[in-house]
Order: sequence, then C-alpha cells, then structure tokens
Amino acid sequence: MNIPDDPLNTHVEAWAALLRAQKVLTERVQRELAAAGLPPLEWYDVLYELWRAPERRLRFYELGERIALSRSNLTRLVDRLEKEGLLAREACTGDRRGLYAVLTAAGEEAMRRIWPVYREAIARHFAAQLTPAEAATLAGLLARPLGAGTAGTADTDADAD
Amino acid sequence: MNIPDDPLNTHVEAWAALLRAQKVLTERVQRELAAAGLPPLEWYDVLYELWRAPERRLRFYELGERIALSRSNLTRLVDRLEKEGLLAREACTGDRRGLYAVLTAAGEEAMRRIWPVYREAIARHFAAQLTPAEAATLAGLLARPLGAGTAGTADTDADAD
DNA sequence: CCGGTATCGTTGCAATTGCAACGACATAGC
DNA sequence: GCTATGTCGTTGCAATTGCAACGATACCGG
Repeated sequence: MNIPDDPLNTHVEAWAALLRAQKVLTERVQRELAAAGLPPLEWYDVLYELWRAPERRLRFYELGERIALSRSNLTRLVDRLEKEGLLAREACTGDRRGLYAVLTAAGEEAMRRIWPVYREAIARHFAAQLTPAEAATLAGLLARPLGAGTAGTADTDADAD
Repeated sequence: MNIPDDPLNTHVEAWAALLRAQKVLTERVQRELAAAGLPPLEWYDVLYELWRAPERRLRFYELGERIALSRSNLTRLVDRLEKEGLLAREACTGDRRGLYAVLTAAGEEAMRRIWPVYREAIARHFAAQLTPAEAATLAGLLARPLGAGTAGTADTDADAD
C-alpha cells in the first residue's frame, strides 16, 4: 500500500490499518449477531438514531446522513425494517414531499434485544484491546478527517494548515 | 450507539467512530477514483498484494486473507481482474487443487496508474488532518484488536489484562 | 491401498448495493 | 399565477455480496 520513500507512508499505513480494522472487525461482530439470530448491524444504527431523535422520528434524508447511507439504499433499508414492523413511514405535515421514519414500540424492543449482544461483541473484539484513554484517542483521531469535507490540495507533505 | 452510564461507552464511541470514518472516507476516496475513470479501490489492493509478493504471485487463499475477502468473493473479483488482463490464474505444481494468482505486466501498469490518484485522495481526505505522529498512533491502535482473534470474555469492564 | 474427512476454488441463488432516471412537490423569478 | 429549477423519496437495472452446496484433490488412520 505504499511506495519506496514517500513522506506520506506513515499516513498511508494508517489508512490501510483503518480499512483493514473496520473490515475484519465488523465481520467478526456481524458474525456474532447473525449467530444470535439477530439482524445486521446497520439495523441497529437505524433504530438507535431514531430512538435518540426527538419524537423518535427523523426525516429520511437526515437519517440517511446520520448513518451515512445513500438515499436509494435508505429507502430499501427502511422497507425492510418497516416490513418487520420496527419502524413506520409517516407523512410530513410541513413538506408533502417528505416522510418521517418513526420508531415503533416493536422497534424499540428490538433495539433493546440487540444491544446486549452487540455490546458484548464490541467489548470482546475491539474494546478488550484498548484502554479507555486509548479508545478516546482513537475516536478523536478518527473523527478529525470527517470534519473537513475536503481539505485544500494536500499535496506531498500532508499537514495542511 | 450507547446507553446511559456504561463503563464501555468510551470504547463504544471509538467503535462508532471507526465505522463512520471508514464508511465516509472510503466513499469519498472511491468517488475520486471513479471520477478519474479508475477501477474500485479493492482492485488496487489485489494488485498491490500480488506485486509485493515473491514472484508477483499468491495462492488464492492467501490473497483472500491479505485483503480480507471471502473465498467465493475472491473467485469473482479475480474473474474480473483476469478478464481485464491484470492478472492470470496459474496452476500450482505442488497442490493440484490450488491456483496462483499472478500479476501481469498490464496489472503492474494499472497499479502504477492508479496509485497517484489514490495517494492524492488519501492525502486530501485523510492524511491532511493528521500529523505523521498521529497517523502512527492511529495505525498502532487500529492494529491492536486485529491481533487477538478473540480475546477472552471481555465482560463489562473492558480492559482485560 | 481404501475409506473418511478436510481444504481449495467454484457456482447457484437470493439479498444488497450503486447509479441514473423519475414523479411529486417546493421555491424563486417573472 | 406560471414556468424553471431544485429537493425528496422511489424505482429499474446491472453489479456485487453472502451463504450454502459442490467437484476435485490432499491427507490421515487402518
């Protein structure tokens, strides 16, 4: 993932580590959820985002942003959750184009059922290897690149501003 | 992604940050590759892994492990790269069940063509927000959980050993 | 040498994803 | 009020993924 001597190599390694860690770890965690007969990870994300939103509801496009999912994919993800009765589509009074996704009681129930397993999986596969301080550092560093949609031209020496 | 007061919350936030960062950033980077008319990110991974392997070749199952891809998906990914002439399947003398994936000249050429764009995307979307020291820290922390396939039962307080 | 079992890569099938096009409605300018 | 343009969510279609089953060896015990 990197070439002879490039001042960016350290960063490239971090990038590779990020891709790999996410891929391997989510796979391990997903496998546990599946083994427990629970739905995929992203279902939990949706339920959780709705749960913590005011009124337990969110406009589609907002939900899409929060879980970083394209509109079209969100439509279908919501289809699935709705079919299971975990959330409902509800018209939006102010804007007749829009819809709310609303968490149902069953949805909240499902969320509570999933969390213990999910939490345990995170603990085992991820948290067990990090101290709380390290976890905080990690979270901070990972959040950094997300803020700046796109930095200026970063060129070879990677620290802009 | 976390519940009232749980000693694991810091870790859970780091976990959430990991998922989100990977999702958002790869999307941004992928978009750049696509805009430049280049193939998806994983193609580069495959080419790179072959390139750095002895003899520019790797057994299928090994390649699968290195890029963290299931066997069946690898078969098809290789199909695609092979169809483009970027690599070739080659019989394995020692084990007649097995195959080698071998990097072709065209494959190496493609790799070199992709890298500058990929590198620049990493620099802009990821590296620009981190100092080299931070990148190194990040890489170290991310690699940690990968080592231990699965720690023991990590329970509520997440710092085993 | 022979069956029993595990490994390697492939394949069928169903589910998910990404992308572009679409209909419904909102908003701005005339 | 009316057209031009943008936003919201949906849909069709092709590509990718995940999972389980399969044929072809390898390897182990007798």
